[in-house]
Amino acid sequence: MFQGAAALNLDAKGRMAVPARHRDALVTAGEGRLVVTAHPHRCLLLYPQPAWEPIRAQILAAPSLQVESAMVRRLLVGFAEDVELDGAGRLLISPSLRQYAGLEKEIWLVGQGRHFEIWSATGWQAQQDAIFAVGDKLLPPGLENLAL
Amino acid sequence: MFQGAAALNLDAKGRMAVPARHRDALVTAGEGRLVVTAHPHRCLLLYPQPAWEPIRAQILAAPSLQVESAMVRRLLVGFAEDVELDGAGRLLISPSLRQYAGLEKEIWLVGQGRHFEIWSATGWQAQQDAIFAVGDKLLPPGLENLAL
DNA sequence: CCAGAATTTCCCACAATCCCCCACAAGATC
DNA sequence: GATCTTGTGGGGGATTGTGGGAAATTCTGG
Repeated sequence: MFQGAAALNLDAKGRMAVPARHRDALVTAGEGRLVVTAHPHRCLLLYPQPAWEPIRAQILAAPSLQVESAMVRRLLVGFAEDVELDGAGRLLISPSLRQYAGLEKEIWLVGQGRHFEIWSATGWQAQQDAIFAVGDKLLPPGLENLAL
Repeated sequence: MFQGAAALNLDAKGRMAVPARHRDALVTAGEGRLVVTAHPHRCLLLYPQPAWEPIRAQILAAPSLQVESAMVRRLLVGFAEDVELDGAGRLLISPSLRQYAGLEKEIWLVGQGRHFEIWSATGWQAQQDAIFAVGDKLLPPGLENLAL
């Protein structure tokens, strides 16, 4: 299970150094094969390849001509890229994906259970601000009974 | 059951010395494994790992594309970190979490039954002010018939 | 189709950071 | 007043993050 938020820096070549504590889990779960793609909320998704597979299948099974499912497919499948960690435990984020999520130097890697999300510093901050703005109306379907 | 509020100091490295009277209970309940994460009210949560598990499971089961449940997940799962007490009974609060809750040197550890809350001194003070402000209108859902 | 050049990919080395452990000081207890 | 427990700080080794350089590959132009 991936969890925890880490502030990272993209280097001049657009490489992201995965924190050492996540490397083992990530490489083990995906036999070294990872997938990066775009998320509708304007961040990126990072999956171990086996975890991505069924999600892609589910998206491809949705009706082609339905406008919204086509949107999801164009994003999630259209932007997906296979990547691997280099010898120093970094992964290269392609220019298209960097541009999509607005990634500059400072980024955030956020554990989300079976996958990670990658945010620009500004996007991640905006996300937190949004949470405070929503306040106590924050009880979506499925979590009405959440007891912390 | 954890209860009681204690004022503590973070040292220069961001470590929090857990009061000795809570250590045994905390270590026993979690077999030494603890989880710290972010709370929407801008404080931190400290759970023994087994108590955290079902909460995480419930959050991860909520739909990903639904904006509010995605926010909840980004906060609670995204910030969650496994921690352990060091040899001196302290636990290290990561920079991300310290920044989120605005923790400076002076902090408060507040028992909340199955878990603790960790507040910045200013946040804890603001919380009390808010309670006084609500004053005699304090009749939350589910507690209308509370008999003290 | 070949040659040159730019880009990409891989790898190595250094520097900074983190983490663990030990030692001391302050307070509580008997 | 002495001893034990609790809280605090610091030092040093191991690990991690970052940058740069060289080789290989791809693309373009001749």
